Amino acid sequence: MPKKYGQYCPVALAAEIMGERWTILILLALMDGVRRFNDLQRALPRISATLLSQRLRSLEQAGVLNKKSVNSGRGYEYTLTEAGWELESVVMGLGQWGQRWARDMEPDDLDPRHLAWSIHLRMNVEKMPAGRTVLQFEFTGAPKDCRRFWILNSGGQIDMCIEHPGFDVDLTIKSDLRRFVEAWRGIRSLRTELAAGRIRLEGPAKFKRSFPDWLLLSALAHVERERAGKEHSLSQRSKKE
Amino acid sequence: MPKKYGQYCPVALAAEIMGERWTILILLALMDGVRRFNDLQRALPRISATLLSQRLRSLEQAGVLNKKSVNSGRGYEYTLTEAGWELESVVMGLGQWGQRWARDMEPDDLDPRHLAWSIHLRMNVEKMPAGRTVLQFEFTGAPKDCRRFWILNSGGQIDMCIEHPGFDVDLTIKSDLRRFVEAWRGIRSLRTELAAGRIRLEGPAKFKRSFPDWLLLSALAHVERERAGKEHSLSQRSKKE
DNA sequence: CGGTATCCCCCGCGATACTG
DNA sequence: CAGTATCGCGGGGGATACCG
Repeated sequence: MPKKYGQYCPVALAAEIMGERWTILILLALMDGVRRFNDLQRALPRISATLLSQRLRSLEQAGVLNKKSVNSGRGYEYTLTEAGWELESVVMGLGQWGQRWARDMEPDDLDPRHLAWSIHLRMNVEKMPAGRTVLQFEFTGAPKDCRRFWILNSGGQIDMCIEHPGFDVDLTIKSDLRRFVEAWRGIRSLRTELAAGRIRLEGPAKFKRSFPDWLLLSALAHVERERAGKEHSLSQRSKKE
Repeated sequence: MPKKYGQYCPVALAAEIMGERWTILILLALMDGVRRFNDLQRALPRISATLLSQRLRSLEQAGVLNKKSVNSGRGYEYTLTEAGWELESVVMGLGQWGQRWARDMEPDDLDPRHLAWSIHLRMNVEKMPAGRTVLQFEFTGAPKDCRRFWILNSGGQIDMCIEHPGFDVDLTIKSDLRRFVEAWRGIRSLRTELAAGRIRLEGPAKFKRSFPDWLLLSALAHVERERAGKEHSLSQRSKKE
């Protein structure tokens, strides 16, 4: 049972839901089309199963999502209700604000598992070669146990792996993690970083050439950042290098 | 230090701030023009001084508000920064959602102290008599220690009191608390409740007549509620009475 | 009045083990 | 695999006292 504010105010009633830890991010994932418990955990690598379960239950109670058992297969599917979808503008508004004004990223914010999930949601399949393509991402400046991940396109179906998928790699992307995330977020230009060799590609020339078209970048990449931060000083340093 | 999500995602970074208990309501109060610590406590009767202080500090750190010492007088003034004002659409969006979809109010949500604060912020001074006018609100269905409060207009300056202000009362408003709050929120019609005598006025006829114009109602009263709730069954019962 | 430091309790949450 | 119960701890936050 969520804690209450003792106010009839609609903002307070809404804040009882949205103001609970993780809830906003769960809603964002559902808005991205994620429906299964396991996928929610992959979208939010640091949430525990217990807590995710609790939050889903209270969101169901609040009338924000529906939980339906899946007839073929185990478990449930979680989908937003009409009320849930009406929170989309709020969540997106928060995202825009975050892109413009949120604090600078710290090393701990750069969990590559979440990055992998985001990327795999926003691959531009139509620009990719038919058949199977395997991308390998390799980062410096990341925790040892998740320096690499793989994105697979198998005939239009995109998957992500934390473990090596076993197939041959078609294209490898190497970068400092922070730098790549800044490009992903639109704080730096991906093409500039590629041209300068600070994000490096290894593989056939035709893949290297079209790779920038495969990656759609963060949905908020086009929103201009207002808050001047560390990334500026970094980019000035890199100019001096 | 707020808990983090381990994600670079702008929504997550923004949610670190907005997802903390009370923060949204503090921002709402600031957007209503409240600037002083004490007034914030009156707007949010159930927050403790300790916690309010903490939250104000972390909002300052986040670049959402400025804290300036007041030259004449003690204490500080808290005002939103440009970044803070850009959260207005998010907070208002939440309010709209709350008005449309939030759960029904329970008795514990009806704290009259917060109601008094809201009302005093939205009195239509220009429609009120010149000079001093004293309104007394009396509720049934409220906790003993706050069944009454007073709203004063002193030459265009509106104040609220929890204790009897000492002046003669010009108009008394009597109602069941829940019913009045539902009228305030626009879930019921104030004029209908007045006409039916379920919200009663006591005082000179000219005041009774113009009272509905003095009260601006909640800023969200015009937003139509979608979620069918207890208030409907209540209103059906009242029709049968 | 306008806040800040301290103490201490409670519950939110992670880890673990469990079930269909 | 897709979740759910149980247990134990850590810290968030309320009460209180204190300071300017």
